[in-house]
Amino acid sequence: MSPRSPTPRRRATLASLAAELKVSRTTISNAYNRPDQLSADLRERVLATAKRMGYPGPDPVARSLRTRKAGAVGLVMTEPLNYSFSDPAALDFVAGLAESCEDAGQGLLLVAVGPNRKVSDGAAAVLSAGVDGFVVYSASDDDPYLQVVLQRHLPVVVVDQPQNISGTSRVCIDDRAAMAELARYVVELGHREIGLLTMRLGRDRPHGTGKPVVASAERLETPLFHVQRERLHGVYDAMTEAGLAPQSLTVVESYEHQPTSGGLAAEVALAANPRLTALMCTADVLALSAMDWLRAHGIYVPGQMTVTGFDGVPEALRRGLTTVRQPSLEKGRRAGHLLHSPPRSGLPVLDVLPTELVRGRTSGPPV
Amino acid sequence: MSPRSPTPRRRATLASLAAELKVSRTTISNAYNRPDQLSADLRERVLATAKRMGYPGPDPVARSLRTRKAGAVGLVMTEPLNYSFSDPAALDFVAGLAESCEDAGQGLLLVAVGPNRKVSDGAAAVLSAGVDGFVVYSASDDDPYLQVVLQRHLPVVVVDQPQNISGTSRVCIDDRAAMAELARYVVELGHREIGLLTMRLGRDRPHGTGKPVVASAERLETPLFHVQRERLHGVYDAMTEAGLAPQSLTVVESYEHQPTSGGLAAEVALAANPRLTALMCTADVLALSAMDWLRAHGIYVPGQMTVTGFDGVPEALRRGLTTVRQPSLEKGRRAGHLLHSPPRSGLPVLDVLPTELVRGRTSGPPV
DNA sequence: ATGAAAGCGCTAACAT
DNA sequence: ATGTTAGCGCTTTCAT
Repeated sequence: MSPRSPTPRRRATLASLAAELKVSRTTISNAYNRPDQLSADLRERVLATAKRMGYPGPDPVARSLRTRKAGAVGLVMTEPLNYSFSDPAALDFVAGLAESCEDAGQGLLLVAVGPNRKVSDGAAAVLSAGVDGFVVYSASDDDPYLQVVLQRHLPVVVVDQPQNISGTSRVCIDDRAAMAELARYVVELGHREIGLLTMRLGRDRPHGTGKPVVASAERLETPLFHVQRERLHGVYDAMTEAGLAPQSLTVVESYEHQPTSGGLAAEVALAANPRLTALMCTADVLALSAMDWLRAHGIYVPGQMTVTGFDGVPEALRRGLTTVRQPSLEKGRRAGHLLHSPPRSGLPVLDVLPTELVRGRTSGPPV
Repeated sequence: MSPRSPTPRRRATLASLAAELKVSRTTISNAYNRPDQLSADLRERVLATAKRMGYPGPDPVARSLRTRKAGAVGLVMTEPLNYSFSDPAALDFVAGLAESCEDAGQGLLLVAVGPNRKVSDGAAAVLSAGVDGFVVYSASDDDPYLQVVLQRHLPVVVVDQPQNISGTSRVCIDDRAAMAELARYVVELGHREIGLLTMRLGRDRPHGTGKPVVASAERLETPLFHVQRERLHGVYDAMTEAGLAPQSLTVVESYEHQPTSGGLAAEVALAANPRLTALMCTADVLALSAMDWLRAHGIYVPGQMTVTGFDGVPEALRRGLTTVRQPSLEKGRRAGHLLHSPPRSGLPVLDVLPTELVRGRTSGPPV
């Protein structure tokens, strides 16, 4: 009854198909890759036999080996997943990158690198990723995976980490200038006692606590996370210009990234310096949470407290937060584009995207 | 000065390293894969030479071909990206899957399948994905990519699509029962004139419009998107039980997925039937947007209008929405787990996750 | 502990 | 239009 079992013991390959049809392997290959190289008739027969034998077409891995193309881009994000997937700005970046990959017909491989894994495991994941290039997002300056990525000698685009790395293109914004502009605005409103709520400044957690803490002087000297550092220095710039002592800035660092981090940080900041009249935050998510906390404690914004954010995520704009809007989605698109269509020159590109100060309803003169 | 150029013309391979060191390729391979198979001394020399020659270790693709393991899982999501990345429930699923992959040391490949691409391109992406298995998420019943995935003869886990597909495991919730329970609650509150706001019911857009529209009788007969269909029928179930005519349900379909879709849909529903006292939504994002629209139009919730959602996303819970909480993150984890650690039996598994009715502050008796 | 040989499944020259 | 030949870079028996 069954001249041929529907699920053959051994998986069909191009060679077995060729044998079955008594043609050469090239012909089978052509049937899939160069339809014009063989008669429509033969091609039909090939495809029909393939279907009958359950042959899904050329094996992707073998093809990749031969063509030296994997058809995918690797994304290396060192941040915890719960960060990447809970910060709309980070998410927008991934979405933009995914969109760009989709348009280019490339897959996007999320490389299994995360804070839960040993660095050696993460490194192994980078070394065994079948991709044509990498995007490295928001790494700290001493990111161990960046080095591993570089070893692969594949095209690399680094995002949000302005350090000049030989031969890699970069996409970023001018965090320092953008933050300075925002801080200048706050200072010009008359604020003198300012708090800055930041994400984590270094790989190692500050004390041992999971709660936000006031950043020590030493910690402020060498923030390893570029983005946080630049934004911090942006505030310093504006303060210095206005004759304020940068040391007077109360900096509170949230190591963990929780929905309530901003509120907890606000509490810590106000406890450290009750005279604060403005809370600047290095991310909208921090600012929104801080606003919730302030409201719950009867502190009116902007009447009694000015609050600012950074990123320009939808919820922040909806709630009228004074912030800096950055094109996160576009960042992702550009990074992908740089990988898929590298500049003719072959030279690395530095792509600094514009930002925009958004004067919202959460800032005003101090009381 | 330079006995050996730092960046050799041709990329180093395992073979070139072997030649350089005058040992066999096996030895090099062992240095990376079976450190105990050679003297620590020789291994050191191999690694040192590798570093000198810029050899990043065994080529992942070649290794994959040989070992028949890609070290990655493919995720096929037919929905538009702006959907997947804007609905927290979908996102949680991806996060859960990513987490599971990370724990297993596997990459997660987002396959370039999307509504912007021709189906043939998407199919090609599926056929050329270098993965060890697939997760197919929330496909419509006639999803063309599902067939292509099946062709690959790789392990497959289908999520949110209960149709029995030969040999594939499934992770889902009982959408129909959960929605019926919620609808029963609404009906018991006394509501008789109910509106249901749904996501798209079919692949093809209803009319030609981008706006939400009242779903025609024909359209309601064969909703292709399983999840929407099940939730719709859940409402029918509760209505029938209470002696209400299912046809009296005003169903409004949002084909596009925008942040304001829920509000637009609410407007359409109320225009179609001004006597509605309850708006049930098949997703929290729809319900939240509807609530915003109602508030903007002076319609008090729950005093003048009961609103319910589905999913239990954080914002919904925060805002006290009456909804069904489903474990989206866990869905992702389970799907990953099923792929990484398939049941010993080799038999397909059906994993129905529990849901929970959340009686919030947005539901009450009709006026 | 190290090496030789045999492929994994495919594509790209180069014939014919 | 179809076939022949030669690898892509690696792992894995099986010898030594």
